[in-house]
Amino acid sequence: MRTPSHGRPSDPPTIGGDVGAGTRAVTRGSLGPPGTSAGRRASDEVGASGKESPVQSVDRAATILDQLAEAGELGVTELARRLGVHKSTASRLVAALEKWELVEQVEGRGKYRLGIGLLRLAGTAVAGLDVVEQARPVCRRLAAETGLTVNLAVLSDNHALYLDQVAGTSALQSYNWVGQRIPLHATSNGKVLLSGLDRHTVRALVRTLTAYTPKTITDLARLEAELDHARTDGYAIAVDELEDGLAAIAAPVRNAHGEITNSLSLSGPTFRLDPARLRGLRRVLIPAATEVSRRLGWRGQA
Amino acid sequence: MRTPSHGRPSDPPTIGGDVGAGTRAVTRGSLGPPGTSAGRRASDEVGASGKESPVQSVDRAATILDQLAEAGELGVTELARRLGVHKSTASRLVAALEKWELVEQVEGRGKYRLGIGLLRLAGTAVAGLDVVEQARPVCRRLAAETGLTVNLAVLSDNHALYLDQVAGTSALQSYNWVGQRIPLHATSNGKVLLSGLDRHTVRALVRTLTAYTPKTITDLARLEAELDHARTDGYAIAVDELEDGLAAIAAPVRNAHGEITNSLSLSGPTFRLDPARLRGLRRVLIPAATEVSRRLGWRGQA
DNA sequence: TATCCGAGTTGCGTATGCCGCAACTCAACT
DNA sequence: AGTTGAGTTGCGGCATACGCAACTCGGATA
Repeated sequence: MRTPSHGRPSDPPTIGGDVGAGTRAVTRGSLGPPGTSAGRRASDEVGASGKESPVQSVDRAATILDQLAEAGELGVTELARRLGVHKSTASRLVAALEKWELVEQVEGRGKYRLGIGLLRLAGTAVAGLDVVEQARPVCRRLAAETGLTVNLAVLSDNHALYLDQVAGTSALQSYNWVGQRIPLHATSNGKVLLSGLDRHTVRALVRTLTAYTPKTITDLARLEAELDHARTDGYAIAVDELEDGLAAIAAPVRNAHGEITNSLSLSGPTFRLDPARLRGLRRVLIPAATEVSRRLGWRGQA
Repeated sequence: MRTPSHGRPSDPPTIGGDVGAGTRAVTRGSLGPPGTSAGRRASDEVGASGKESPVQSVDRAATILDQLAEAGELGVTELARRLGVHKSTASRLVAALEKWELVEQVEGRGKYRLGIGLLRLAGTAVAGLDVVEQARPVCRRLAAETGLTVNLAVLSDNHALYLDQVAGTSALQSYNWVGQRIPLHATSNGKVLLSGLDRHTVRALVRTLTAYTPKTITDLARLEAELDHARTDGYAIAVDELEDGLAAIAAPVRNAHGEITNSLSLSGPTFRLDPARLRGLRRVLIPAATEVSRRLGWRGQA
């Protein structure tokens, strides 16, 4: 161990009570090592969950990115406190990240935020994903046929993460949701993604059912009922549940092992998508989602 | 110094002949520390480009991301070769990145590619950028008024990087360009961004004028003439220059110091945007871009 | 204007965390 | 079966990243 602080232990209280400043660790943020997504123990080192990191500094750097993503902007001192390291260490880590434009200073001398280097990388990352590549032609066709907006989502952490979007002709104005993280219980995509999980996992993922509109599902039993429907029918619907005036229908995309890995959705303004039409869209949507699954190696039965 | 290797030179073959394995350093990829973007002299120092990295491992990790962005997929051994480090080192770095889903294995045991953790971060990054936030309402209005697709771009490295996009009603089908990097000389956005730079810098940025269509500008003199027009007229146009059938007009966005930091564009299918109409769009586009500049603190004269 | 305070950066010495080595595992070919 | 080639892991030494403290810088207070 180097200093009594931040010795990366596993269980005991292990506060980073070290140097002069009272350094306190913070609970896992949004990104976080995979494995434990739900119930985390309280008051743990920020980078401690899961397996040991093979390279400490990289782990700390990633933690910085994670914390910045969660908080928006943070100063060096605050970052140091959250990591449980000395100011100077945080400063050097941030400087290393800044050199690659992964973070940037907000104003001459001050706080830091995530930088556009991440955008460059993300652009390549999304292009390299099999799903996106395989789904794109299908999405384009869907958008052309229906005139609606097509979205491709994946389960990430405990949110739906939009991977790709194709805007159709009748979109009033749609901006980009790609990279955005959306609550699971209030969207058609979210319901479909949840429908691939067992009841226990679902409960772990949706701890709180936040109401975004009067029509948002806030009752766990009702949500589970909808998930059951989604499992048997092969699609899910959400109308005015995340945002008033927004309606959508989604269907699952499966990988070669038959697991629901992604979700494909059609969305548009509620006034143009009455219940009958929305439900009718399953006839084009489900085959499209199935085709994507096929391209990914799925050989099962829809 | 640790090993004599990985001297990150810029251009010549510059072998990092070091340890046992024939490790070779690689020329800078796409991301790269800011500062020197074009070809600098081949100084032999380790931290050659710009300043030394304050944290070696973080620097190496970032290099890995950069190399993966450039190559798509790479194995551990190949990464090690490019970094000029031992296999095991590369393996551990990659493992650290994988823990945060910044990279992921393509198939059980094999090559690595960029991961979706980057998407999560990028989503937050773009949301936190002042420009995007300030430009969004303006973009929405533009899209609603014109029915065309609106894009917001920034100069990054030696490409145009799309930061945000709003699709209008008449978009046939538009998919997401956000995060994509587009050549500067073949797009209206690129021309506008270049118009903010002096002739010397422009020449350094566009080394080669690749032809994407028969109408792509491949003559430096002609490009510079267009840039001059853009400087005096306050907008730039590109028709069928990047992709056949794609037309666009762009106008500059300035920061508080009056520097051209971003570019706002309207684009649509060529058959719907005859030269007269395209040019006429400047009457709505330029005021919109100016409004964004104002929001960013610009007090100058359009 | 002078003084303090809080925040970020930098030189330095140290021990710790990382790196290279080599042995290991595992597939894919021959 | 043997061979090659690629990725992972235990180990020991030493370079590296850390903590410390002194420094700079700007803003607030008196």
